[in-house]
Amino acid sequence: MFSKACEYGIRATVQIALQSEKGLRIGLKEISNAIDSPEPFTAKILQQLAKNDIIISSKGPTGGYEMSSNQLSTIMLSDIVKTLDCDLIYTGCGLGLATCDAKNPCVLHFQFDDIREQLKKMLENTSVQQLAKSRESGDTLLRL
Amino acid sequence: MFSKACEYGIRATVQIALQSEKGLRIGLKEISNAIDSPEPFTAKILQQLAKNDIIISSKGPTGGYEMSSNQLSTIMLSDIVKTLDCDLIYTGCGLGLATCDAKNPCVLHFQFDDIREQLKKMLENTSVQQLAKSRESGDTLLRL
DNA sequence: ATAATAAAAGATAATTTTGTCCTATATTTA
DNA sequence: TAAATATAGGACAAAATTATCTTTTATTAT
Repeated sequence: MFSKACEYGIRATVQIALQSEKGLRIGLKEISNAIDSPEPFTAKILQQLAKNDIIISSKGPTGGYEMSSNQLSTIMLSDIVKTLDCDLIYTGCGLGLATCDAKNPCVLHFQFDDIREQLKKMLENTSVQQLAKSRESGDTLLRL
Repeated sequence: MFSKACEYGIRATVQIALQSEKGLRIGLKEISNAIDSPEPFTAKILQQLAKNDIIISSKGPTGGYEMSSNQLSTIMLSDIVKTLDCDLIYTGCGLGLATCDAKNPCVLHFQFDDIREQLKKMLENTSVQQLAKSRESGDTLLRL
């Protein structure tokens, strides 16, 4: 469904959010350790996320990644997915046709569009902060 | 969402269904011509579909691909997707974790599962024949 | 200022997916 | 039975994705 880049991107961001809520920065090594992802690949993804103002990066000693309180309260999964351009979920035709829309639909267009709308909604309504919170609290500890 | 193999697989099968309803076989060349797909790659996909009894292939002159009336009335998109193993839609965790289920869920498990169930249902309830029919008839000609 | 640290950036490598080519095999028709 | 035709199958190639490595740049603390 999502690309690896997207999966790591979401998981890394939630991990950063978790630390940011405690007022802490977190370094690359710690992140890829926490979410069990390849360190250099994760670095590339974090760079993209930082460029797109989803997270903040700081260089030097005590440097690392964090999210501002504004970012914590506004960043949705859809922002990450769009930034990392995962699988063209937001645009492409289900059957891979170059052009496909309601006026010129493929045989699967309407069925597919239905699913996509729901996926979109889910991503737009799910915040990183919410995921971070659900990780910490609750009956069962949700995994990352 | 789907892999290229899966996209071609679905489109090719609908094309075969269209011909089979007229009692005709259709050759590889005609198929990849009709759906604008790379011929040898399409051949590989059709082999897999034939092995899994989704379509019937015949060699020699007048050979080609067709669907039995039984196949026409029973094959669902889910059968094609499962056979071509497209993107592990039916199994994997949305965040890529090796194990993730209701008892040991990732932070996105329940939101993701919701979408996946709907996608599953859509694929299980959409028949190839139905897509073929929607291609032929209706106000707007649906594309393949 | 200098040394240490951590991210940025660019080059490179491995893997997977997608796509191609060639030979073999089966089937039909003459 | 022989020739023609069309799929099957295996080896091979290209492209995209995933992953790694090395050098550079910025920042902090001494």
